[in-house]
Amino acid sequence: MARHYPGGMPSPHDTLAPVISAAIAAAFGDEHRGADPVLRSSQFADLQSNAALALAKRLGMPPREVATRLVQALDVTGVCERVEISGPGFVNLTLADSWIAAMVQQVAEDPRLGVEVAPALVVPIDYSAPNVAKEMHVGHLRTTVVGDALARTLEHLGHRVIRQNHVGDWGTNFGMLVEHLLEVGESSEAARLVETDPNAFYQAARVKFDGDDGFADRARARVVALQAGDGETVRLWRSLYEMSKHYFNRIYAALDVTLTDADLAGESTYNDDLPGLCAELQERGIAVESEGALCVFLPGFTGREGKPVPLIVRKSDGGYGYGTTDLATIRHRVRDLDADRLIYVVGATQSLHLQMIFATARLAGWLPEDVEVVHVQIGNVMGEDRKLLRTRAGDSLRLMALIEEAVEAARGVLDEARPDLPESTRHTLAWQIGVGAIKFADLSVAHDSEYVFDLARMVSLTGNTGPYLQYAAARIRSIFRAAGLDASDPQARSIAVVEPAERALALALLEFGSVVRQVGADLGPHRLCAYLFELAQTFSAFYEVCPVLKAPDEATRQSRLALCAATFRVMEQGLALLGIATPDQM
RNA sequence: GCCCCCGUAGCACAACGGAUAGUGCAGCGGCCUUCUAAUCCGCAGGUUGCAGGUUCGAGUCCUGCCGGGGGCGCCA
Repeated sequence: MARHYPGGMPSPHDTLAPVISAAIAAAFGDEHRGADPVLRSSQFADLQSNAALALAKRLGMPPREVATRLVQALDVTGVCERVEISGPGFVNLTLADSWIAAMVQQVAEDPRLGVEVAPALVVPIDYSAPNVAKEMHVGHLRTTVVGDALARTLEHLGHRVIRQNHVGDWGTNFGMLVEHLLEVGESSEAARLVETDPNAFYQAARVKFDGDDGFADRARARVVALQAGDGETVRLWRSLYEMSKHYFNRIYAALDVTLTDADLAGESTYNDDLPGLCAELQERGIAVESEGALCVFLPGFTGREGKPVPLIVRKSDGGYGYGTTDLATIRHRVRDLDADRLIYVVGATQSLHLQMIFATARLAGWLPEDVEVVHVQIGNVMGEDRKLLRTRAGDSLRLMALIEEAVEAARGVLDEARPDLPESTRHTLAWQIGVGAIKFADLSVAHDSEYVFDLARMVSLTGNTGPYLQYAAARIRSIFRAAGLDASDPQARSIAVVEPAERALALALLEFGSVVRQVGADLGPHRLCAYLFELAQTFSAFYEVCPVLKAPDEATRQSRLALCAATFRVMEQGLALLGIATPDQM
């Protein structure tokens, strides 16, 4: 997009960084132009540059003197109203109110709110990946919610995102599951559990498998039949798949997740690729036979007793494991989808495995150097005992139940706070708020950190939560409703920055574009969560001290309306990038 | 045994190598005749697991130790 922001980007950091660099070059020579301007937010000013401290050593000059010369060469006319050197050589920068006002007005009039469109990359994102005929658990919740937020964000930045739902639809378990389906009958109540309560179905099959040798034998035979493409077995397998699709789609709809059937790219889709893939690896000497299995041994990967860890691509019985299909996904995404950047939103426990997959793909030439691959590690979900939370019989962690519980909690608060609203409205709002609460709880912690599962906290509607952000947005909409205006329209009113609360709010609004850009680069939606929470806090403080509709004069009223509208749109857009709804009212 | 991640306030979490380590919850104390009090304002709370090292500067980087989690040949 054309930069229509006077002097460059709306964010103070992006505006000042090149200015500092220019000053460094002017003061110390062009060879230092590339030095990091070390711009940071400051508690003593709006921003500070610590470049002088870093440069002092290289220049053989006292840092204080470096700072002095830097400031002498610095041209921040129109941007900063004050530049001060303090401490050992910090350069404190205070922005001019007039500059802030001009920039925030540009943001307010910008349909994209300062988010620039990046050069488009093709980005397949692997996320969610539930298992057929199995309940989705809290671990799936996380990769689903984080992956979906990344997909939305990258799309907004202009990339071509290709969602890849690598459903677990193949493997030895399916012998047991198909055999169980056959025994209970396809149209039986027991079979229907696949759609409504997959855990129950799975557990029933498991119990028979563990306790009935005859069944276990039939299940094993059924695996062979499935892999051999036996017609009836495949038909039953497909039936399980179809029922599970309904289950997935119910969850996705309940969670407001963008995945559709078109994004399904399960393990079985690669079945035909696996023999050839293995043959190629073997012919080229990348994979070798070991103990009957076809393995890739990579330098640097050792396990017990220093023995090399194999990546098994073909089992000794001739079957294929998930390593082989994972290799096939890379080859497919690079070769057929023309990917520039591969993203795997997968549990942290798969770290070693994926490293080996990536290394093997590089070795085989399926993953060229100019294609980036990232494992967005999803941290373990821990119980309150700090042990890994696992689904096993007795643990009632049905994802749908969790969603329902969150919605009910929101409903309770809503009934208390807004009994005046009609039933249908409260029904919709409770869903938006409850699901927003779950998603924000999931997104606001760094995706790779472990996560103590605490339902009460997730569902709590106070503090650093989704509902808090939604409430801030709803209050803005309420102001506009009272004025008979629409908060969603880009506003062309003149903005003045006078009160400290107005200044703080305007400053926060300038950062949206760079925060979104950073989320796209680092793949960390929690930064956007933190930003939006701070924006909501800043707005709430503004709301407290700056009357909008009852502003002292018409110019102030117009200015504050414009600030409110911009805040609303940033909130709504930011929440949308996270996959969180913005309720009309709360 | 080897490898990876983590250890920050009572709890849950932040902090591109930059000044006095932040935010929420919980606790204590204030503010509703005023655009929505699911809000806001204030107070208190810390030897960033321990010990060294690198650096002008370390929660952040390096080494060792302690503690927690995960992974390590035919489940996916």
